[in-house]
Amino acid sequence: MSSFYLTTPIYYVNGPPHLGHMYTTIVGDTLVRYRRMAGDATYFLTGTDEHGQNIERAAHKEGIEPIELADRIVAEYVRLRGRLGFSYDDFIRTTEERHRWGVEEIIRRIEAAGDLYTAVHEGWYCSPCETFYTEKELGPGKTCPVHGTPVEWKSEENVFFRLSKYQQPLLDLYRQHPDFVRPATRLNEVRSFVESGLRDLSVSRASVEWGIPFPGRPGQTVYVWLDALINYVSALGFGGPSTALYERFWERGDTRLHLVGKDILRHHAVYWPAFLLSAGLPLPTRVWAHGWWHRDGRKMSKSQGNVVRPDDLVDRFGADAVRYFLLREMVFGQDASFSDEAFIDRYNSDLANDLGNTVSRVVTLARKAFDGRTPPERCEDNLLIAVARQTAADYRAAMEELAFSRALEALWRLLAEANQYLVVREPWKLIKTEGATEQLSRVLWNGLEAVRIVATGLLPFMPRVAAEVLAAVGSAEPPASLDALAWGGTPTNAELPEPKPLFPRIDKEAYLAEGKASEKETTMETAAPETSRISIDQFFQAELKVATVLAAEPVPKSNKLLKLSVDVGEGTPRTLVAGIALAYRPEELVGKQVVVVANLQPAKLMGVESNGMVLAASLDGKPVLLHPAAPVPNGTRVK
RNA sequence: GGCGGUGUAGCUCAGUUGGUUAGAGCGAGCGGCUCAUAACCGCUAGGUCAUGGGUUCGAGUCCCGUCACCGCCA
Repeated sequence: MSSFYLTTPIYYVNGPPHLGHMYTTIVGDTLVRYRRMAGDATYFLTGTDEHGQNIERAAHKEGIEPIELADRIVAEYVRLRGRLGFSYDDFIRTTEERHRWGVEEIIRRIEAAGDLYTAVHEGWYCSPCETFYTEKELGPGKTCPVHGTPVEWKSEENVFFRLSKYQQPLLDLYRQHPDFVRPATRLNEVRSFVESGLRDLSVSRASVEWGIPFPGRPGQTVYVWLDALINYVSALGFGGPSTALYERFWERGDTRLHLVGKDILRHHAVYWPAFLLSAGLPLPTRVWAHGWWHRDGRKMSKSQGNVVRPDDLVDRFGADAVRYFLLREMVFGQDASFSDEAFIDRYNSDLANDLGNTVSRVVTLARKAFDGRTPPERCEDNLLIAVARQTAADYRAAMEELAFSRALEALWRLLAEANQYLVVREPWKLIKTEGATEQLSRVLWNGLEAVRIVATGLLPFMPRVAAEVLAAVGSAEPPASLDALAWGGTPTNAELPEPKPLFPRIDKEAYLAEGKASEKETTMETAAPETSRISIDQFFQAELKVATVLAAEPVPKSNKLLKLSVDVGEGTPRTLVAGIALAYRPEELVGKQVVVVANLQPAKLMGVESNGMVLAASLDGKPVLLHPAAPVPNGTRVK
């Protein structure tokens, strides 16, 4: 029996869980459920990263202790476990004693290897990042390249790790194990980073209290990455009194796989192996980086207010539908885009039409023909068997490569084949013309059997729904092994309960309209807390330009809107619609200069396409336009 | 700037070591069926495989240039 140790990153408790966190854990959960069915001894770990200055500050700002803040976020993660059906074996928090033991032991070993030294660390420091920057990395006006906030010059003694010493060993590692980092293209990045030369790494902070005291270096706290990465072994008991799990899954384990987002690949593929080499521990066998979810083709971020709120989706469609969508839609390793439309299309066509309807039709037919039971005759010789066998093989091959979307595609091919088979055999006609014959029994048993195999393959993806499907086609107990993918598992003469709709179709138009209606409040709600401070880059995302109004006319059937033609210095005038009719008459606007948002997505208002927005203040509900204090050329950028 | 990657049907993507008429799913059109969640089945859709050149008997698939987009460079 092989051992299979799988980890997600530990999530930083600076905010509640979002789609990205959820995705990684869903992937891990699906993979580990599959490995269990494949017969591996598995151990699946997730957890939270709780130390650091950010947490300390955020907590104090609220007037609470850091641990209280962490507790609150952890509760959110724990809540998700039940909601999404996660089956992890352990949840580690870096504030636990057992984690500290692991950290202390690793550091003791790295120290013994002679890989730590103290030196003055100075540079431009961004507190939110807890990171030093070089002069050239800074944004305009000595600001943090990430946050856009001012950085401070800081000089302190830190402990350094001799990362430079491991440049060659790491390159050897990548050469000897080209699969160490997946997908392959990410290995190229990692390798070229290491080839470009490794500097020693600062692994402590002098001014941060919320963390693990650095062993043997009074006044120093272990820096967040060294602290965090060690969770992968501390959770198994490394450095503590009971090391059985550590020995089984790490020291002597067959597979040690870290699932990470591509943003933290370097820490896992460079720093972590270097720490382990220094401490003399085995390395992970593989680091697998996945891509990011975008929203409607754009990067998802809190400041843009376009974050997907998984809770809404789960409430409405169930955890398993969300799990299915995420695993089916993203080619694992690449980026993908979430949109309501894509979600509904997948839901309706894959889950409602293909899966749900096939279950429904085949069960209804069988119940009708055989008095509420599965057919009495099984069938070992038909066209579906070869397809089912191929499906199982394709499915397993895809799962071995973590190609989840391909695995699902394979299952759906069998579903299509089953529908095709039913159309050819026309069992509904047989029922009428010949009754419950042996031939009819075989046909319907085949239909049930094909669905059973699909549902078996779906168990890792949609644990609850797949079990329901199995029950619906007469297989009461979900199988624990992949052996159940083989042809022949459907029982004869078993009770067949009346089918209930597993995935009711969604009215796409209605749903999308509903979403638009609530969009505004959602945006306000989520964006408000974030808008208190934005970076200069965020500000410059809006292109504000001076424009002259060339013509203006009321929009028919609207008492608020005016249709304007403006010159934004682009050669041809633009049409835009402004909600200023209550305060301005068309004729008084012509010739006036105004400020417009030039890069706004076009929007249709009362049937008129608007390509921009005029800036105005609002006084007692009446708009007051902004004009330049002196004439400027059209198209001049406002900043 | 350096290194790497991507660019294939309206959309999302497959296309192995170069080889018969370039594929899938979704969407669209047409036809069929009526057991089923307005589901299902069949047929059709004519994409200069970003672009210019080259190698070859033959290139989406190899080489060079160009354009666009993306990733990594503590």
